[in-house]
Amino acid sequence: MRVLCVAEKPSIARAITQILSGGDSTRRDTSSRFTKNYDFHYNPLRAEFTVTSVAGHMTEADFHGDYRRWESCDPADLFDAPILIAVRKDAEPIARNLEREARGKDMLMIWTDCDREGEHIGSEVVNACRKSNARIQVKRARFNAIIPQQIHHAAQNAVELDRRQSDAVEARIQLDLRLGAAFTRMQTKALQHQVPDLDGKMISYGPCQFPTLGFVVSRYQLVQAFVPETFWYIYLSIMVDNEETDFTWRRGHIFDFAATVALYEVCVENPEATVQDATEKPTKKWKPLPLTTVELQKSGSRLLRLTPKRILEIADDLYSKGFLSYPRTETDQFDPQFDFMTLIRKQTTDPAWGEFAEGLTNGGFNAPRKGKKNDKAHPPIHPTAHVTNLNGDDKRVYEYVTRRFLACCSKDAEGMQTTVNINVAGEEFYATGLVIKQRNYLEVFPYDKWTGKHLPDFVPGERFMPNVCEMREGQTSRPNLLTEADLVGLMDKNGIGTDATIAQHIQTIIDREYVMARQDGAVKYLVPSTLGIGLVEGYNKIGFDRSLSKPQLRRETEQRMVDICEGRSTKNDMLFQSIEQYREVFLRARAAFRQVVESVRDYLNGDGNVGDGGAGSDGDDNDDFGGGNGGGPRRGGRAVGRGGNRGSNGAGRGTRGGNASRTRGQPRGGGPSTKRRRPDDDSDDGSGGPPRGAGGTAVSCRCGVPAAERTVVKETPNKGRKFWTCPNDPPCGFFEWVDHATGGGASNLQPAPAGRTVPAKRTHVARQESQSSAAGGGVRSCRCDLTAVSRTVVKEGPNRGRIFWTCPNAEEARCGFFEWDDEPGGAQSSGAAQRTAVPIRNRSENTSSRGDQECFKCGQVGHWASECPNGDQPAKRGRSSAGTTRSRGRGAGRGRAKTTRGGTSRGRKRGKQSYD
DNA sequence: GCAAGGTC
Repeated sequence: MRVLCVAEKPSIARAITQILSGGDSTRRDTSSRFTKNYDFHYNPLRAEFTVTSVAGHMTEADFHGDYRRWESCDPADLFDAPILIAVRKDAEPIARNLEREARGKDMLMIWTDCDREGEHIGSEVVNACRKSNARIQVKRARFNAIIPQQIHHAAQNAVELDRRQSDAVEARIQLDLRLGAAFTRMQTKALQHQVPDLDGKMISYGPCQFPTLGFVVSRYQLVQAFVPETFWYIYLSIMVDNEETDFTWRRGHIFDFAATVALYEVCVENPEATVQDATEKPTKKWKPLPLTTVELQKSGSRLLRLTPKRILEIADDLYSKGFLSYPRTETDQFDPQFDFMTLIRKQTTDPAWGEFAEGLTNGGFNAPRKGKKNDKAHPPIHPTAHVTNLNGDDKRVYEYVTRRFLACCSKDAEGMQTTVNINVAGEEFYATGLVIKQRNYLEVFPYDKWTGKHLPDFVPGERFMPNVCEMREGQTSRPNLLTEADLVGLMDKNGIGTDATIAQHIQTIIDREYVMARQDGAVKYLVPSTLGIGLVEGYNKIGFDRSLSKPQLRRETEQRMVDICEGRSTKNDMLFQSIEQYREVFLRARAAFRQVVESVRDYLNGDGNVGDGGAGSDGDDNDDFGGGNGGGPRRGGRAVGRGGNRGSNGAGRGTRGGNASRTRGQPRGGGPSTKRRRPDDDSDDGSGGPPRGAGGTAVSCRCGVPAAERTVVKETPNKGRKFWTCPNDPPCGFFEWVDHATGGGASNLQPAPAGRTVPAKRTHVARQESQSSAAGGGVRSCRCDLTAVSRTVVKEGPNRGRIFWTCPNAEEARCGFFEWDDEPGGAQSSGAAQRTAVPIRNRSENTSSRGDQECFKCGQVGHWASECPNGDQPAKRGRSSAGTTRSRGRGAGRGRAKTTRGGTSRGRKRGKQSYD
């Protein structure tokens, strides 16, 4: 038997030849510079093998004849114009080689990558070979790593090509050509004609590039629209055995000055703290999930400082050399039958991680976590061989993949978390400590950090006078512009582009001058140009149900491709539906195109609504994009706005007012010292807080019980004012002025279905559309302009069971949008909406992705160390921060001497609070 | 001069 094998790229042809021939083959040149033909005898099949390759797709779709000329027709005609599929000019030598090599062969074995595009390339190969050999038998070899076991198995167990997958790709090719050409011609001609400033530039439209641009613009606008909000909180620290422990207020922070003052004054009146409880519980830091392409690109961008495009190039190269498995995979779960041990054993000789790998083979192995994605085509990325002779970036990428694989096969890190709750006059504060018990996977995975934090012993019932008890203020902080890694994540989540093309779409919108990349230290931020914003805003103004700058349309195309792959639809049905859909959108866009023209013109002329371009991490005086970039809106292709000036948000380096504050154990009324008092010392009854109300009221607190009505008795501007609060002990944190009461905080809404992820690309695995609708009815949009997902608070706490809306994106890419379902939506600033209806938050609800983790530089919550606004301050708060925070002295300013002057603290990241 | 998807 004579078999012709055709791989997707020359490197794979070479690699499978090496494996199948055992190194004994003859190589022939072809008329193509890149491809070679390899001949050998393959013993197991007793067959003569010839292995060659294509180089990606061989054919190209274009309009027939005249339709290729821009002036030949109305762009709308392109939705019906005849399309010709022909071998690309540069692939002609490859096609000729296939035709020649197919002659006289009995079998054609397709060795393209095992994905949708690979299936389509396979069908191109079949067409080319059948020209010279109509009867050739066609088989398909399935493999996903260039390792002998898999390659031999694929050769000996070849299957059939999947026609549906290649049909889906054909439909996509045709659709993208029609709508890309129609929109590009229409908008380029209209804009060039009406906006001379564009200098005849081509203004391309693509179903992937425009949603990509939309993400960048949308985030930019969010940054622009941000208005910092001031909040207040009570800070407490206790000195025990010469060690100062900071305590966090259970309520977190409050956006109501008067309410904070009222609560703070109660504390200052009775500052003695009583330890409620001190609990210890085991905690874990989870090992990473198995590695997908997108995750590799994202972490590579962050940790290795390589662009997503570069990382994929390197991974591809390592794959074709047989060092890594196929690097384009969406799967983050290993097959239960996966042979971990063989692969781990290969790593035991490595000088850096060999010992760790050895440990895994000696009982340390633990099955990897299972993610939620499975493309049913490839396993997660893993090393297939041990290599020692790599250098530079190749080495770093290989090391990352290998360490991650070993980390996946190890155990979660284990620690013991201590939580101490104290009570001061009815207000609760807490401190947490961490002792790391077993580092486990962290030993091999230095990319993750986990640091312990010592906490002195506290005994329930113990009493202390606080060392510091201050009312402080902070501000919500500006969100960041998108980083390249953020954008990769957004595109992945929204099904824009494939693993292989995501990085290219980003490059395209940069090349088209819709977006500028700006390097800020190690991070690359993306800023839209005036042209980019003008286009997106213009299309948004037209008011489509599914805007051209948003991902929904592409997602539907993707879903229709999946339908073809799964037999629910056919290529022709899909094309008919999609072409009609896009034709309608096109005609509407053209009819209303004046809006786009005006918007682009306004932005290019600087009349658009472009303000001061807030840059990346907002910070004190670290001017992210440097003053000197200067200027407001600029003409097309230039970045708008400027970074740096962040108004009052950027605190200077003032000193904290200190002398007037009643801190350090010197409360008014001849305060006791900081000496410890034992639980049995009852010389003070310790009961703080206002008296309980009569109950029987119509207002309920979040516990669902009638709220207690109380009256402010202190000498404050609110003296005599009545408020509702929780009667329970511990209290739920509910607070509402009686004269603003809205009828209670308890919610009787039913939980809503959780949001789901959007469909992926390239695979033929269906995913559900994100279509959540909470009990409150209606769907809300987050700041990314995505359909928000509704979730239900599951954590124990006063809001348990309450429904909220949040951004559907991955944790890293979330825009920070948050709204309670039982409160009106639509406010631009979530803080503003929350402040009105829920003046007091219970900190225990908060599980922000970043918010609850402390910066390891300064110890504050709400930002990472890389964005730390406090420079190289030691990890201490309170007194140690003197000199780095600002005195605002608001309390004194309002005429209440009891309010100490607190230092400004950083707010929670992204100007939000988050809840879970 | 248009797209997105492969790959060199």
